[in-house]
This record gives sequence, structure tokens and C-alpha cells, in this order.
Amino acid sequence: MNNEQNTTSQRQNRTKDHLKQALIELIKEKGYHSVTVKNIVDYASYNRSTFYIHYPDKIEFAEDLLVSMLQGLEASVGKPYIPGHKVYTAKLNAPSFNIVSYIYKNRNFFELLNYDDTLPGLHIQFPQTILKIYKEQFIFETINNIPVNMDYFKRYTAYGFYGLLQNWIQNGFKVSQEEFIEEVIDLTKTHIYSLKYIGNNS
Amino acid sequence: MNNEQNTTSQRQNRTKDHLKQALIELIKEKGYHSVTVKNIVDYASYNRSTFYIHYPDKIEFAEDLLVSMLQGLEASVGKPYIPGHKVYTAKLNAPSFNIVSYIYKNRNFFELLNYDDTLPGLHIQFPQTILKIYKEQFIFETINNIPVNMDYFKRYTAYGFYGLLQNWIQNGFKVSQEEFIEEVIDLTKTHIYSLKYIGNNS
DNA sequence: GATTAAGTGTCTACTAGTTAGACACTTATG
DNA sequence: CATAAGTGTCTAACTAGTAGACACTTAATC
Repeated sequence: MNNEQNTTSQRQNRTKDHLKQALIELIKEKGYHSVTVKNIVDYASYNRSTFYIHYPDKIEFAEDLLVSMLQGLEASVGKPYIPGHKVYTAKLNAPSFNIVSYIYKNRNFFELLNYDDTLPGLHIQFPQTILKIYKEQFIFETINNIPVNMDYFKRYTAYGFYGLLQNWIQNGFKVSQEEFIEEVIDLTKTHIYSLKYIGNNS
Repeated sequence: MNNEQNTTSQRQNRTKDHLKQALIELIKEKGYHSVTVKNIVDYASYNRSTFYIHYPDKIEFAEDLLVSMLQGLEASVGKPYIPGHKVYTAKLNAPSFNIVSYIYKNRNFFELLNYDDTLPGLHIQFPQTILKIYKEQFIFETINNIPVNMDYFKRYTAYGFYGLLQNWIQNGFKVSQEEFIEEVIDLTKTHIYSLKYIGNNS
């Protein structure tokens, strides 16, 4: 079997990816509003024409970067790092670990959260995405069937998790993924809960 | 004036650069000897044919990565970060600062020093390059014309600097470039010296 | 307020870099 | 021993990327 074909669409994405990497670096260097299209193509060694083949302007380009990364984050939950993930036992649980490993893998991007003049929408949409994942992809079961308002509970735990993520990112990913996950679990333990992964089929 | 032309050779290097980045990442992930050509092109989203257009095999490719980075290191010394560099005064001096900033800028590559099954030749040639720079591009003048064996002296200070670099790299570049440079200077201060940059002429 | 300089967005014709695919060959893995 | 995976090489075909020019808009400078 000969599976060395990169589909055309995949190939087309290569240039986009390189341009995106350039944007990330340039935002860190000089701030989003100071970055020009010319800066981007120079940094990534492309012709300015090439940029306009792929994107109408800097704004839509930046939006594409943002949504592609946040969509990737959502999708990552369903792609377990540890195969055969089960309901939370006492150790690492697959679903939230996937979020963490996705962020770590793309830390170059998520470090943009540390910057002021950064990707428009990032500071707002990142926590919203975390919440969305908790709402749509996780279910919680109280231990002794103690009744809780699940909507509030999810919001509470999602933002708690977000707070820990923020700290992890701000400190330059000092602790390892594994250590970080354990921290998260330890803290979540203090709440009544039992986490289960839903998956895509309801 | 229209200066948006990337010269042909520059453009040709773009693909090479992307392949090199892929190699760096893959060495970190699975070790040099486990990396295949197929891994590299898959990671960088190129066709396998493309690789062989640029390089005869993985070995020469790896060599190209190594020498290009070390040559870049040598060349960086002559490209002052701070314009108008002078003889060492009491603050940052340009020549060694350039080495540091080059390493930091390319930390992705130099982090390979932290790995065991890494780029062949790196662990040997990196310190040799530091020494070469000290020998060829720096001159030292003893303060009160105290006689020293300059060959030994350069070797001694070069390897001292190398030791500090190693530590900086191993600890994930925790301290900033500026702080690191100051550390270096503080330590070098304990020796009889006055450092001067030679440059390319003579 | 006029004058540079730098960036934007669009469009063309061209080509060099990249691709798919097939080939025979060589390691590994079970 | 056999299956699977990777290597190195070559061709014909393509398309993604290029140079260059255009009119236009800002932003800074005198």
C-alpha cells in the first residue's frame, strides 16, 4: 500500500500553517496591531501575492488562526492520548488530559495569552471554548446523588480549570503535562463529582 | 523601490528550513536514530520526492543542519546586536552577547543538546565552535601586562563560557538573555582580562 | 499642506518547486 | 520465511508560488 499522498487540501494548508506560525511570532515580537502583511510574508519567506491567494486580509487571516486553534482544542477532547479511556478512577483521566496535551503541543500559540496586544478575540474566546467543552462533552455525576445545578456546576469547574491553565501557561509550562494534570485532579477532587466522557454520540 | 523579491536561492531554502524544523522536533520526540525520511516529510507536509531533491539522504541532511547552525553561530559574532560595540567596559559587551542572542533565537535547535540520541556531532562540535570563536574572533589583554599563555587562557575561558551556556540551555532558558550575559560577565570578571572584539579584518 | 515612504489589495503571465506513482532494493519484525 | 516499512531514483505533470505593475490609502516628515 502506497500512502504517501498528501491530499491537495492538506498540501494547500502547509503554506497557511507557515504563515500562521509567522503571525504568532510577530505578534509576540511587536504586537498584533504593528504586524503588517509584508512582515508576515517576509518572516515566512513567501511572496506577498501568495498571502492574498489564501486570505483576503490580515483580519480574516487572524480569525482563521483563532478559530482553527480553538476548533482543534474542541476536537482534541475526542481523540484520546491514552487509548481505552474510562470513567475517572483515581489517576489521569483521558478527556481533560487531551485538552492539556493539545495546549502543550501548541504552546507556541497559547502563549499568545500572555500578551496584551495579541490575537483579537483570544482572551474572550479561549475560556468560552473551555466552557463549551465542559458543557457539551463532559458529564458529571454527583457521588451520592446529591442534587446540584449542573449548569452552574459545569461553569464553576470549567472556569476553575481555566484558571489553572492560565497559570500554567503564564509560568512558561514549567511543570510537565503529567504533573499539571495531577494538580488539576487533586483540586477537582475537593468537589463532589465523578467525571465521565460523553463522546460525539450524545 | 520595490524590494519584495525573495531571491531564488532564498526561496529554495524555505523548504530546507521547514524540513530542518521537522527533524529537530522529531529528534526530540523519538531520538535521531528512530527518525525516518518518511517521518520528516510527513511532519513537514512534503512529498518524499521533495526531500531527495534537496538532500541525498538523512545523514547529509543532518550534517547540513548541524553545520549551518554552527556556521551561523560563528557568523553571529560579527553582527553586533548593539551597534557601535567597544572594548568591554563594565556592562554588556557586544561580541559574546551576540552568541547568546543567536542561541536564544535558535533555542529550538540548541535544546537538542539536552537529548541523548541527538544530532550526530552536536555534543562534540558545539563546544569546539565556541572555542574556535574565542580563538579567531576575540583578543584578550591582561590588565597589568601580566604574562599568560594566551592559547590556554582562551581555551579556559571558552570552556568556562560553554559550561554556563550548557546550564542555561538545560534549565530551559529560564533567565533572560540579559541576565545570563550579566552572569557571564560577573564570572569572567574574576579573571585578569580585558576583552576586545577583532572582527573579520586581521 | 505638500511630499516622501511604506503598506494595501488586485490582477496577470510565467515557471520552478513540488507532486504522484512506479521501480527495485534493503532492512526490520514476528 | 514472509509481511511490512523504509530507501533511493526517475519521470511526467501540475499547481502553488512568483515577479511585477497598478491605483489607492495611511503615516510620517519637512
